[in-house]
Amino acid sequence: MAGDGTRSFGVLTEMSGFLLSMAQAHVYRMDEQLEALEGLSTAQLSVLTVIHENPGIRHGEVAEMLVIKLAYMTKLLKGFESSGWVERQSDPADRRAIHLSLTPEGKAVVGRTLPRLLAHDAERPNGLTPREIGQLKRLLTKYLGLPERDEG
Amino acid sequence: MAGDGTRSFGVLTEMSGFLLSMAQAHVYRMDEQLEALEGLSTAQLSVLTVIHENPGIRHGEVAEMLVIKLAYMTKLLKGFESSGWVERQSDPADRRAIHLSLTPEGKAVVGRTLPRLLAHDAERPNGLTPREIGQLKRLLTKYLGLPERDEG
DNA sequence: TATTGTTATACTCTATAACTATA
DNA sequence: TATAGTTATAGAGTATAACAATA
Repeated sequence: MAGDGTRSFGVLTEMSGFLLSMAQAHVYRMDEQLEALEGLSTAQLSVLTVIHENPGIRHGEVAEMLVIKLAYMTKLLKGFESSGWVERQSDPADRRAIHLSLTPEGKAVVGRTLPRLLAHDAERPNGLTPREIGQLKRLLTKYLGLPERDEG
Repeated sequence: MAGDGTRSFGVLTEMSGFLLSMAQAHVYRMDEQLEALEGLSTAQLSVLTVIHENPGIRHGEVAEMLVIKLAYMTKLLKGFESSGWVERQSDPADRRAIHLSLTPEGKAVVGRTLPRLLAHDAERPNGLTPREIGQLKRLLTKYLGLPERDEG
């Protein structure tokens, strides 16, 4: 922060939105150096993971789950297809829809990189104790309306 | 989410980084409709607030505090200058440095819009109780290594 | 008419690097 | 040599809208 050490955020730090944005920036900054993902970004790996977890999921469903714009999903999926990681299958009952699944190569990529990201996430430096990290994850899960996972 | 209602994020939800990213996306989505900021984005208002709170702060210090790239800060500040909200003053002791402060108009804009953003932030829908929001803010503050504010 | 997905454009912000002017 | 800030370019991702195919 430099200067005289008295720099202040004022009331910004009273807003959950500001704090979440700053925390995300912190995560982004830590993750950008991560070379264990074979060139994948965390966002890309999230998409592959969701397809892996939900074989046959539709294009638009993935976009909605991950809050990614449909128009941008199209671009991402094109890349995954040309990498040979994702297959599309059009629905015979509704031929507008496209169902997605991972190829064996796609599954292998997720199998290699996702555990590395998990480990990295658990070790990413922050000011919290392991117990507090657990609290934070529980609160964020509820914040987002996601189903709770019963931790060990 | 549509489909059969059994869509899963798999282990993604075990990662604080993923949850923070999703929460930030949620905030962004809620805030983009906010018309009370007179055309300002929340990021822009954050910059103005930090200058307001720390008159004379240097260009690069603002960028570091808010985790904004220096190159992009230059562009933002140009816009603020041409809006007549921010003034630059070069440091006579170190003529590379630029000190920033708000004009009366800049202060007026912050005075009008910041309270509206505060109110909006407190009302942004989420799955937490007010007490849990307080916990979340406290954990994020500590996560980021920011000084604690003693809440009422 | 509404919905699924595609394409294209403008815009925001990061990553990077070359550059000026100081120190 | 290093630091503060500027400028430029490439890329990720959003906002928006027009479009094709299908329902």
